[in-house]
Amino acid sequence: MKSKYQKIKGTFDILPPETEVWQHIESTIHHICQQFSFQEIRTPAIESVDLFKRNIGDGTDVSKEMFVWKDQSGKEISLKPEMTAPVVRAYIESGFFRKYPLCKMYYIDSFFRREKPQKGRQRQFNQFGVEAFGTKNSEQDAEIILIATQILKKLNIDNTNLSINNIGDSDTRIKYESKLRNYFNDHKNSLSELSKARLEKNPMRILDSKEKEDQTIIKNAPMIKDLLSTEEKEHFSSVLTHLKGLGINYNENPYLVRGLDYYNGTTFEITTQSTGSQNALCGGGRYDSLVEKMGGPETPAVGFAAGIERIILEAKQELGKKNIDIYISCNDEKYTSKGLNIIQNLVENEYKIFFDTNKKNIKNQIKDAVKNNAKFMITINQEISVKNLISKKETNVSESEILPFLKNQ
RNA sequence: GUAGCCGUAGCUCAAUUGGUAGAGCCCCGCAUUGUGGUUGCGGUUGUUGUGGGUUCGAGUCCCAUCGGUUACCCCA
Repeated sequence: MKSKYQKIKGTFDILPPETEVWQHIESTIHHICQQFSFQEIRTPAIESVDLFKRNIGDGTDVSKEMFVWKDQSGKEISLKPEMTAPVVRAYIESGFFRKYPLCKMYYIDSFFRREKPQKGRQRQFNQFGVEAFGTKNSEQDAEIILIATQILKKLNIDNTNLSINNIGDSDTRIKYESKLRNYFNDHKNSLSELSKARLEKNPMRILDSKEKEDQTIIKNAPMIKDLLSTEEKEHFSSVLTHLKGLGINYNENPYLVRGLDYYNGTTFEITTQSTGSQNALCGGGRYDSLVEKMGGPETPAVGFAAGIERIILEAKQELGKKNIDIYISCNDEKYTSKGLNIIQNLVENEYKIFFDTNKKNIKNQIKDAVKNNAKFMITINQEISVKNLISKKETNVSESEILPFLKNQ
């Protein structure tokens, strides 16, 4: 049948039985985050445009891709394109910096970016993430990464690669970018066409160019770590020591940068080999100056965000069958109210039932029950019969005997 | 945003150089079965994504549009 309406580009329905996969992933996230005593935070779907433009960076792609509109009073509103800025806003607005000097929170939510859709890149997409405020100690960086790896492990996702880097503070990055631009300018003639185009706009992108001719030039490019302060270097090496101690394999990538302006210090990314170009499962790092910039007290912070759609592409798990306990047949309308009472009673006693309100004939109901792995079938007429679908034994019982009978099986 | 590929029944896909739109699965029913996961028979579903155009004739060719997908870009 042709539907009169179509879903909006870049959005998708999550239909049964696939919803079970989502439920499984979400409950794993809740469970692990709570094991680490991170508490869930939920924020509104909409925020004022300024919150994002000013803090994730006016020139970043994310801020250009926001869904923005003016409401009836002329205020500029945006659907949230990411969660860190809203979490920081809520953290400051609610005075959590006083209530929780060390504040650890996590979230699972939908976000919106008006990008060109692709597999693993939708316009409404789902992420979970964690944020820890109040310490700049390296063990906090390590704990954040540990949570990410634990969740992936629990979801049976392997073949992942953790890349890590330290990008210094914003001054360091500005210095680095100009140093890099100078370097590549000196070698401009040997660069690929693609990279020449990147030179002005985003010289750091050249660093992970796939073009063969760029490789040797990249090899000798200046590294950001040569510009780091002693303190930053120490912090970085201590994070790496923690990871080694935890047995978490990583790949030190001196060229890993992040797309949002607020990051500094440690940055990391978990990628997978199997998904094409949308291979970043998880990305994060420190943002030690964001809280202050947004009007709160000086508060260091670190966190990550992970894409649930991309994780689902990796976590191929089998979908369970319905596994109902009891299939209910009540085809004679004279006994409908009796049937409904029995159902109510069964559900209150924690049985999972399926009531065939469509009243198929009994033979097909049995087939249907077996197909859905039901253990019992209860047929309600004047008599009530309970059929054990495994032993195939059928027994007539009175209404009050149903529960004791089932318990005896 | 730029470029390429794709769009046929609920699902997976067929349809020879443009010539009457099909199959399997699923679903529903009937029958069969050592009488509940078998097997057989029958049935429903499509203005071939949409709108134009070329042609005697378009699923097939052209244009536009919508959607998907791949690469670039970027990111989770």
